[in-house]
Amino acid sequence: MLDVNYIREHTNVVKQGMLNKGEKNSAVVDEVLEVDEKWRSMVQKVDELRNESNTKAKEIGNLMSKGKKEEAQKVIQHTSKLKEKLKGLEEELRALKSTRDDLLLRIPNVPHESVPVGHSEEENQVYHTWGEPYDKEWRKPHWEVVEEAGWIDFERGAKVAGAGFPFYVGPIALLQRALINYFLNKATEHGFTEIQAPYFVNEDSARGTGQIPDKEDMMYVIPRDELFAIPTAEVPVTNFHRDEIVEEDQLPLFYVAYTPCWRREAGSYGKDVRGLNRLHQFDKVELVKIVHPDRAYDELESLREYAESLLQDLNLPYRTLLMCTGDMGFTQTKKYDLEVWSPGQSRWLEVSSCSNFGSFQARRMQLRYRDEKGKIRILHTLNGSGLALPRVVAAILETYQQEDGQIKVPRVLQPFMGREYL
RNA sequence: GGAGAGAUGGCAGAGUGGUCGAAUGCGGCGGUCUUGAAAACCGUUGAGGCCUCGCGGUCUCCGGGGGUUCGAAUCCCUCUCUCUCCGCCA
Repeated sequence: MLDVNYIREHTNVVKQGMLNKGEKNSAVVDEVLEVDEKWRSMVQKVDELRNESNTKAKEIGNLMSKGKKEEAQKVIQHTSKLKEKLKGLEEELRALKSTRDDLLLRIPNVPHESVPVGHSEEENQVYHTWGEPYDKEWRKPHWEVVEEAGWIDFERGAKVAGAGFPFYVGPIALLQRALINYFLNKATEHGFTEIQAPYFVNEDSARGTGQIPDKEDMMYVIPRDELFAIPTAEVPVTNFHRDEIVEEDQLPLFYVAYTPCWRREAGSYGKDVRGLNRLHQFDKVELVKIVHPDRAYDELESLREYAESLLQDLNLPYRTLLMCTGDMGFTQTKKYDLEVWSPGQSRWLEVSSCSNFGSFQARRMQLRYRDEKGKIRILHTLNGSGLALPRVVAAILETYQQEDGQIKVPRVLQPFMGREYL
């Protein structure tokens, strides 16, 4: 959520940002300002009446304590009328405020000036590429590998839960565990505090990180208990400090969490979702940074570099994209995607996305800090995957495939697995 | 799941219808004293909105929401959470 005062002072920036992000029109910005204007003038009116009513109430108290009942009675008559008037106005005030806030939630975050303007994924910039994308040669796509070896059971997954909920069997289960451990260990060494988070969150948390109202259809909902299955650890972890005021000397706050992630992925089909390319449940190690506003963009770069270092460690060729305004999403100001090369499919697969949210999430969740002058300010939040497992596994199965069909274990994972081949 | 108790400022803890945004203690900050520190003493110390260039004014907030009343931290309803006991259980 943007600050309404910011919108008032930078109306055109907000509107342009909205259009650049692919919204059809920016009329909602004017609506917000109009409603806010009404709300503010109403606040003054109501406050004046309340002031009068408070003053009279005290007067009554005074008269009563002195035993002047009749005089008090007169004042009470007056305030009773006042109260009636107030009731209606307060109702209106409340309605205006909730209208304003609903509208406010529909305005996306403003892209940073360094973000390329564009409407679709074709206009994303290739920030850089690392390693040589391998030729397919004799390599099979990962789904053939795992099917032949019996390592991932999609069919039984479909029987037991549904499509997109696979079983990982034997060496692949071990490989995933190794990846998770490796990712967590490395993040911890880099100053991230590991936390284990709830896998279900309430509505306030979903709103705090911006899944509601923009992306509610992505989440699995448990209506009976009013809970949402987390689509990413970003949600519980960023909300960890919701409604808190952090002392400045505690900053920055870096967290890492492994969780499963659940996404409905409505409308997906075809070769894009083959094998491990897209699942309803997958594992991910997520990094969250809560930082001083001045530090946010530097922290985004170091977050991106850190996520890249994981792919370098695994020796998997990848490329980094700087997302254009139209492909970036509602809540971000700037975002990088990391895509690993899948030689079995001859295509890039997204395995990480590193974003700066500015104050957008923190304002929603009243996540603040006290600066050295004692003033309370909104923090900035960032997050990045480090990394999402299934596509990394797919890339390993294809990249580390030997000509005889064996799969080598990446060097950095061998200590976690105690073997050289799957 | 059943029965009971509770939720107050950074923390502890008073306050049961009027002058309470809230005693007191601890903590924090500033000062006196000291070569420096501690102790002691004095002062100060919640958040948010609106108006204002500023001084300042004003409103709201005592777990969340709603109600009674001229007036609510205090009374009523409801939800959430915490604690104790019982039951169930990885």
